[in-house]
Amino acid sequence: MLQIQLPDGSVKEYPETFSAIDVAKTIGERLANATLAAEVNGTVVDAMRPIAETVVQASSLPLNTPIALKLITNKDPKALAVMRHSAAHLMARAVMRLYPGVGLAFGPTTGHGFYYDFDLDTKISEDDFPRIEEEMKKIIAEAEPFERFNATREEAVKFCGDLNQKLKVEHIQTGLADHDSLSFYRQGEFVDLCRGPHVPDAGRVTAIKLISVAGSYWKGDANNKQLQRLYGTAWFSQKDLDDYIKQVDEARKRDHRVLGKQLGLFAISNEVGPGLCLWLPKGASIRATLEEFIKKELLKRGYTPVYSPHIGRVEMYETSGHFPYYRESQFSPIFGHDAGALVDFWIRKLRDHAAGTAVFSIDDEQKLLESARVMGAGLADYPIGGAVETKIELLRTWEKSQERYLLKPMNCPHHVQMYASQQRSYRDLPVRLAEFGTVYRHEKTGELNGMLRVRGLTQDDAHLFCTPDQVEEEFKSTLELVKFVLQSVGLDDYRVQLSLRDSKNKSKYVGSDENWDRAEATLRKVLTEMGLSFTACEGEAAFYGPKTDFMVRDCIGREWQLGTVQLDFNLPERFKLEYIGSDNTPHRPVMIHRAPFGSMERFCGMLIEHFAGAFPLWLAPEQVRVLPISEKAFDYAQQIESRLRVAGFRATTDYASNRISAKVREAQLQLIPYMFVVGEKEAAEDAVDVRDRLLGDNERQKMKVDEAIAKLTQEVLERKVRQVAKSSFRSFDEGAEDENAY
RNA sequence: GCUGCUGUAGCUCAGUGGUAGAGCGCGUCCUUGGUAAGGACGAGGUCGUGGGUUCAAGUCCCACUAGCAGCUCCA
Repeated sequence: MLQIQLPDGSVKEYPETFSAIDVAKTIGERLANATLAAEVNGTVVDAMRPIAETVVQASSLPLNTPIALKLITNKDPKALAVMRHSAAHLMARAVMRLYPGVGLAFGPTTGHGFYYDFDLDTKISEDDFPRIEEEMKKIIAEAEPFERFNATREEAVKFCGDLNQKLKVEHIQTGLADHDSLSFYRQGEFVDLCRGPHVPDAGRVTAIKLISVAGSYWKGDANNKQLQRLYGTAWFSQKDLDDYIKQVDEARKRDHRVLGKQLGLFAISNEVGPGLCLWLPKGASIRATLEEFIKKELLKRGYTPVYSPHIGRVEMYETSGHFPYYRESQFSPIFGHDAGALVDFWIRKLRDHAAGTAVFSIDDEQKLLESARVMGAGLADYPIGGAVETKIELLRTWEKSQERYLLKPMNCPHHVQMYASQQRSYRDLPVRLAEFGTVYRHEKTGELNGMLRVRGLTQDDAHLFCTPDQVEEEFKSTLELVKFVLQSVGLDDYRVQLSLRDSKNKSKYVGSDENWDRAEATLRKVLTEMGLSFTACEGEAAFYGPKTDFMVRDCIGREWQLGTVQLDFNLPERFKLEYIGSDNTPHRPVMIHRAPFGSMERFCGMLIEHFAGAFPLWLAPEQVRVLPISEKAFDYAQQIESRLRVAGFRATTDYASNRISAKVREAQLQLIPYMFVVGEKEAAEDAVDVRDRLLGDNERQKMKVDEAIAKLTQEVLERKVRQVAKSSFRSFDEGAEDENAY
């Protein structure tokens, strides 16, 4: 007999052959019908498999200890993930019926649904969705069971080979090389290599919808074959599905690119260039307010503002290691000599030739030399056909004698030079240099996205130089700053990701073991002490040091990576930074990079979506609009506007010859927080009729002008966030599957 | 960068190989009003760019360019 412990703590005995479904049936038929999967000793498994079998597989606990069993019903997000994975199988089965000979890749779940990658020559388009969905619904109606069976590796290879599933064969032979036994799931005529688990039968898959089709790469590698990825979503009920679709529409409505245009916040002009953001007056106002806010905070916290130029010598970036390592995502260097780009290209060709990745003939060489001469670069000693190393050396020497600048891809080296511009004593540390530094990165065209991914961006950057002893305190203060800043703009739902080095492969990282161990322990300690919830990710650190990233959840449940705090052992080393310690000998400082917003572009883009364009009073580009009822009130309206401006408010007056209701509507659509309606009555008593955008016509308040200004001033001071469109929607990210696990 | 889709008035978009349309916005005039759209008239277009097919191209084909979705990437 099986000893089963149910979630309420009770232990019961069941026959050895019992499955979770059988257990559910002993409790009730309705429960059995609602049961989609089971959790056995904490692992999610098929509800229809004998429990004993899943225990052996799931853990090696002896059979005589009670087995913890939890029935996973259609109320549980875990069941949703299982059902979505089953839906992916149904979709693959439908596609196979409609497109014979299709190759199958992977079909995992995602936060909101599932996808399956297909190797298929015929292009699937959205027009094909209805027939695929129809086929899926047919399969659901047939409600055939999911049957699991195991095979040895050899059997599995032969099996998939017989089905002509080449990608599956390859995956078994490479990705799953360490698995002796592999599981398959049969669903009618459809059989797929799969770890499971699945719902008991196809009929349990309820509300489904295909979402989109897009290209993807086999095993995520851009060098591999391109596949067609079909996205779908699945929910427990049509209502959930409808809610989800509504939610997607909601997200689309708050798209910062749409709102940015509608509200006149920013623009991207083709003439200026892709990925180059133009901050229009209203967007600039939001940014300026945020910058002022940060600047004040930084002064309070002992930072010193600095400025640096937008370009720097290529040599500096060679020292820092950023050039040519990140060459692909940088704008090309600015050369002082016409032949600069030519010689630069030439050196790369020689290097590629030496590495055997490209052919560089003597003929090519002669042509380049001739061109260089025409351009006025001497290079008289260049030995055509000579040793590659000598030639590179000669070209490098020429190059170094010329001016070469890079548009700065980051601010660090500039700040490093500021640190190095003076001799430093331990008494001077920490040095905290802050700058809204604009940097340029040549992101690939397909990666640009509104303000979220741009080519020119301004980081709210700062670099802290401190002694190893000060790391703890400095790290803590930077985290507190990020926390404070996020809270001030009403973002209070976030988690921290702590990225540590890969302890098994330490050679990838610079800096001593001792420093790393100490730093990692410090970060962990500080995060714990501050009570921040964090997930530690080994192997995610930058090569130069451990880091923490703030993952912020917005009001419709999407997660954004914003602020970052990073430790750096590398740059102080490369630039040989020093300070004189109390022992009167030179020491190497530790550097901390930090940016609470990340970049102004990304942060503002995110805020637009978070607030859906309806910024809180302190951030709103236009805080008050004065609305005169008729021409008779124009003079008074003008007075009110200037009084508001004197009090520090961003206010305008609507002098259009429209009716008041049209002006109100216009201001509502522009998401202006307050309207001051003024007519002859108000003018007579030095008052305004305050219309709050959120309360509308119901709670209008007639107030004395001074009183109204005082009320708004207080709201700005508190940086009150009065409205964020709340949503009950949460994605079930935790249900997403690891694609490589099969 | 890859795959697919898209590019028509300031914005959102119709447009069937035969000489360009709507709504909103904008301008002028009328209207002077009390909290989400008052009325009339008017201006506004190299149909993304360059080639090709055709008697004829916004429409069909090719290339480029930009945007969107996804992939890949993000110091």
